[in-house]
Amino acid sequence: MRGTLPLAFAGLLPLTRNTERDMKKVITRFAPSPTGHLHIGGGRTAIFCWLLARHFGGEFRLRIEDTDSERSRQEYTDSILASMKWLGLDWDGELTYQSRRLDVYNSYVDKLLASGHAYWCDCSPEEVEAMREVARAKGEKPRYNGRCRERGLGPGEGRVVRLRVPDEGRIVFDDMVKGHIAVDVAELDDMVLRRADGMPTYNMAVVVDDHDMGVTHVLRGDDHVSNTPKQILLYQALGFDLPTFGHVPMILGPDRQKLSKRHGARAVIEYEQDGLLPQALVNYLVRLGWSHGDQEIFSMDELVHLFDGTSLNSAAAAFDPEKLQWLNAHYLRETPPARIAEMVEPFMEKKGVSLDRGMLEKLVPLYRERSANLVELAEDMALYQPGADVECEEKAAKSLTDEGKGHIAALRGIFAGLAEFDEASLEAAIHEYVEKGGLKFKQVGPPLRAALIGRAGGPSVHLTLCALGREESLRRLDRVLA
RNA sequence: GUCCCUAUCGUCUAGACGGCCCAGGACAACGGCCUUUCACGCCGUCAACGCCGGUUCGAAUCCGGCUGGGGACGCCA
Repeated sequence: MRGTLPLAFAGLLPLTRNTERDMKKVITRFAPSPTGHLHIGGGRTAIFCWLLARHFGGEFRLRIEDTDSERSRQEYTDSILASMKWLGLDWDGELTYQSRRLDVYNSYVDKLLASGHAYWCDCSPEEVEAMREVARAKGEKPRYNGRCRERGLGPGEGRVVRLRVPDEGRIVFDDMVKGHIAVDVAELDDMVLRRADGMPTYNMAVVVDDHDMGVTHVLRGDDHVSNTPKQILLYQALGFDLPTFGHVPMILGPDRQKLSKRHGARAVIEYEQDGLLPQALVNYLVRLGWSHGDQEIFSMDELVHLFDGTSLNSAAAAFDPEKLQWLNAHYLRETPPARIAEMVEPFMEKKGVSLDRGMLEKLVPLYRERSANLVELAEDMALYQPGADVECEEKAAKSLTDEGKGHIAALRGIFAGLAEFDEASLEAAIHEYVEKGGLKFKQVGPPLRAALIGRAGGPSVHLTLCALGREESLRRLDRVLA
C-alpha cells in the first residue's frame, strides 16, 4: 500500500466566460475559527468568497471552525457574525459548527484506517518533537519520522491517527491566484488526523467539511498554501473530487511587516467603532489585492458584477489607513444626510451629545464633507449641543478682539430683532451690516463663528446661526460679550 | 535550517500578443485655483519597472541567477 497512492493533480478550472456555463453551481465558504474577532484579512477573504458566489449565482456558506475547544469562544462567534452582517455579507443555509460534527470526522478517519491510508501512532508529543530536532539537525524539514507506520497499532489511550503519506511523488495543483504550484511529498510528514482526545485536526475537518458541503472553490488566505498539498492527499485518500483552490495574499502593515497590534485597528469591529462606513471598508479591502483597470470606487452591485475571481494580485499588499479614510470621506459625501444622521447618533450618544433630529439633519449636510468618519462628525455635532459652553480653540479666540466683540454686540441686536430667523434673512442681515459699515466680511465672520462654535473653520456663519436657532445663538453670543 | 510563494512611484495598482510605456490611474506629499473661513471640488508638480546576465531589430513585459519581501514547517486554525 505504501507509496502507491495516486499522485494528486487538481485540474485548472479557469473562471473564464466560456467555461462558466459548463461549471457546476459555484459554492464557496468562509471558515473562521472563533478565537478572536474578525480581522481585516479574514474580512477580505470573506468578501472575496461572497463576491465569487454571488457573481456566479452560487452559494456562500459559513462554517465555524471550533475544534480547538481551548481557545474557541462563543462571544467570538457572535462577534464574527456581527461583523459579517455589518459588512453586508449574508450566507446561505445553516451555520455549520465543526464541534457538532465530531462523529462525521471520526467515521471518515475509520474509513482511512480501514483502507490503510492511515494508522494509529502512540508516539508522545515529546518523542515527535525529538524527531523533528533530529531532522532539523540534518538540515531537513522538521517532521515525524514514521515510526509507527508499520507497527499495526490499534486504538488506545493517548494514541493519534496519522495519514500515511506516499513515499515519493509530487503534488501539483493550479491555484486560482498563484497559478501552478508543485510540492514534493518528501516535504510532507504523516500528519495527525485525529488527536489523542478524539478531536479531528484542522486539515481533516476542513477536507471532510468542504466535501460534505459541496464546496467547489476554496478561496482562503495565503498562509494556507502549504496546507493544500496535505489536504489534496486527503482528498485523494478519501476518494473525493478536488475543489479549485485559490490563495489570496496576506495584508501587511503600513511598514510592510505582518499586521499586528502595533498597527492599530485590525479587527473589522474596530473600524466600525472608528466611525467607518461598511461600504468604505469593503471597497478598500477589495481593491487591496484586486483591481479593475483604473477604477477606485465600486458599489456592491458593481463588485458582484465584476468580480469573477480573476485579476487577483498574488503578492502581499500593505495596508494604507490614509486611503481608507479617503474612501470613507468619499462615501460619507455620497450617503443621504438622513441616513448619516441615523448612523452618527450612536457616536454622539457615546459623547453624551444629543441633538433633536431636525437640527441634526440640518447640520449633517454642512459637516459631512468636512469629516472623514462618523467619530469626527460626532465631534463636530458636539459643538451644537444646546446649552453647551464650547471651549474656544486658540486659533479662533484670536478673532475675539474688542473690535470683533463690538461687531458681535451690534449683530446680536440685529439678530434678536429679525422677523424670521432663517438662512435668507440671516445672510441678508449680515450682508447689510457689512455693507453699511463699510466693513470687510473678514472682520465680522471669524469673531461671530468663534463666539458661536469656538472654531476658526466651519460652514458659513449664517448657516451655523440658522442651525443653532435664535435662542441658542443669542445665548452663545451673550456668553462671549459677558 | 528546509520548502512554497512573491518583486512597477512612499502606498494600492494599470500594463493580454515583447514595440502604442522616456510607464497610466488613485492615496499621500507639494504648489495653485475656487471660497468671507475650514473643508469639498478642480488644475498641476514630485515620484517606480530591485540587481546581473541571456533571448530579440526591440523587454517592465520571455528565460536564468542573485538579492529583497511574505508564508509554512503543531495532537493551532
